[in-house]
Amino acid sequence: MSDQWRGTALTPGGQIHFAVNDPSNSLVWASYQDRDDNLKLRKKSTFHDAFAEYAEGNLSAFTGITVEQDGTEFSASVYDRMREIPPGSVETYGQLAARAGFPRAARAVGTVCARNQVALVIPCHRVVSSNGLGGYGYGPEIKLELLAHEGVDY
DNA sequence: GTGGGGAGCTATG
DNA sequence: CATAGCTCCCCAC
Repeated sequence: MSDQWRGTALTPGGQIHFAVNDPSNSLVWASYQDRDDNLKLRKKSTFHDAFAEYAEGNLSAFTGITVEQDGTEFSASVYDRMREIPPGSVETYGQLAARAGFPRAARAVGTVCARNQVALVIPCHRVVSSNGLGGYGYGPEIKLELLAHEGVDY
C-alpha cells in the first residue's frame, strides 16, 4: 500500500479511479466506484494518457500497460484471454471459458469477472452472455456505453 | 416466448 | 464443508 499512488480519468463509462503500484509501474486497481484509501494523488502519467487516448477513440490504448492482480491460475488465464478480445468485438462467457481450457466453466468466468479489480483495462465489458448482454459489476448502462464507444451495438 | 432444473467450475466464508 | 456467482443448455408448457 505504501508504494502506490492513485489517479482519476474520464472515460466513456464515466469517471474512473485507479491505483498504480510504483516499483513495478503496473496498474493494480481501476474502478468506476471510488474507494477510501489514502494513496497520494497524481495528475499526470502514462496511465492518465492511456485512459485519455481510449476516450478519444484509440481503443488499443491499453495494450502497453501492465496489470497486476492476484488470483489463481484460472483467473489469470481468464484475464489474459480476455485482454486478447479485440476492441469492437465481444465473446461469450462460454467461449472465453473454452479458450481458457475449461469448456464448461462459463459460470466460473462470471465469478472471476465479478471480482476483477481492474475495470476497463481487463475488458470484462466485452464478455456477454450467450442469450444477451449478461451482467456487469457497475450496471448494464456502463457496459452498454463502453460497447457503444467501441462500435458494438447491443 | 416463458420458466424451471440441473450441470459445472471457481471463490469465499 | 457449504453456498453464491456478470452461465449454459435442455426440456417442458
